[in-house]
Amino acid sequence: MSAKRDQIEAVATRAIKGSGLGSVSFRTLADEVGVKSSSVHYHFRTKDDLAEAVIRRYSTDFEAILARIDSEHATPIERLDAFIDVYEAAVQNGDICLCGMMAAELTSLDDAGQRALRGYFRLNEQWLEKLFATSETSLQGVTPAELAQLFIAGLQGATLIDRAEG
Amino acid sequence: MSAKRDQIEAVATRAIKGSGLGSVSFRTLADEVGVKSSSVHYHFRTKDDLAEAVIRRYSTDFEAILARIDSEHATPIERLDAFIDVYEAAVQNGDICLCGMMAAELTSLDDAGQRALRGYFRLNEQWLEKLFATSETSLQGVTPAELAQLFIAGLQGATLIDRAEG
DNA sequence: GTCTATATACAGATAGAC
DNA sequence: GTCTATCTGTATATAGAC
Repeated sequence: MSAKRDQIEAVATRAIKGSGLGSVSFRTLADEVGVKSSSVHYHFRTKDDLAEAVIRRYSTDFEAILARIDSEHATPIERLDAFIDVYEAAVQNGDICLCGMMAAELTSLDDAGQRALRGYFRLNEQWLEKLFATSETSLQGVTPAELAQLFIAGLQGATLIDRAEG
Repeated sequence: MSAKRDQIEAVATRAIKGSGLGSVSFRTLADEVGVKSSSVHYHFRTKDDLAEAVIRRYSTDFEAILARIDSEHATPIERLDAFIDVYEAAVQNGDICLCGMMAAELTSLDDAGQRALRGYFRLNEQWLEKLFATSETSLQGVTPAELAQLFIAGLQGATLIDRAEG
């Protein structure tokens, strides 16, 4: 993994968060990084490759954040608060979660990209499910898995709508 | 409002629900309707005009649906169930709510389009808020307005993620 | 209202020099 | 690894004939 490749991924991530994969081109990406579009193609053969790489990078980074939350906070309530803070920080920037954006653009991802995207959401749900399972607070008839899905859906939708409403 | 204009709006709505405004072009739209792209331009001068018209149409149709729910169902619980059914029907089709999709593509809308979009979400929230205000079931410390925002966010996020996860 | 034809811009992608 | 140059396709948009 070269430094330029990392830099391209970082710039692409930021751009996609703001306006989606569709409005990010190899040219605009290249301009921001300070190279030519053919050089971006050297690092990522196709746009599908770029999309997948960016999703995987985002997922890996997010996994590290969850691990940090686990190590820094002991109780489920504190961990949940820290989790929410991560999404709230995105809203503050006027950004959508990269994978929420990609979920809207699902049909423009190839199979590998869609698989990577599912991985991100499963990561979120499994972490939340474990958290809800160890928590004492339980709602009648709602499983931790269902609660986890409900929770991540609420956060994704909130970032989407908050930005639209200003 | 000519019949052709209506037809174009209908086809555009369906296409945008599936893959977003960005992947809908005057050409593909024209092909589906059976005319040439310049004829689509006759009815909608720019893509921004088309986007705004489609959002307004969707909002108006949704308003009619809410009125029907109010007339057909008496209790808040029944009305809420009917409301959820509308969103669930979209998921069943593999579609996202048109305005949820547009919210993701917010930065590619002009001012008029963004205003129209806010109108849709306000419509949803105000209807839900009124519903929660008349209901006896209340959660401690959560206002009807907050509950309404939470609810619509959950539904929008759920349609987004359900489609991504299959 | 719809057509053909066209202007202009930009997209993703590749070949080959350095 | 990055460049120039180019291919090919598609986008929005407009002019003017019918």
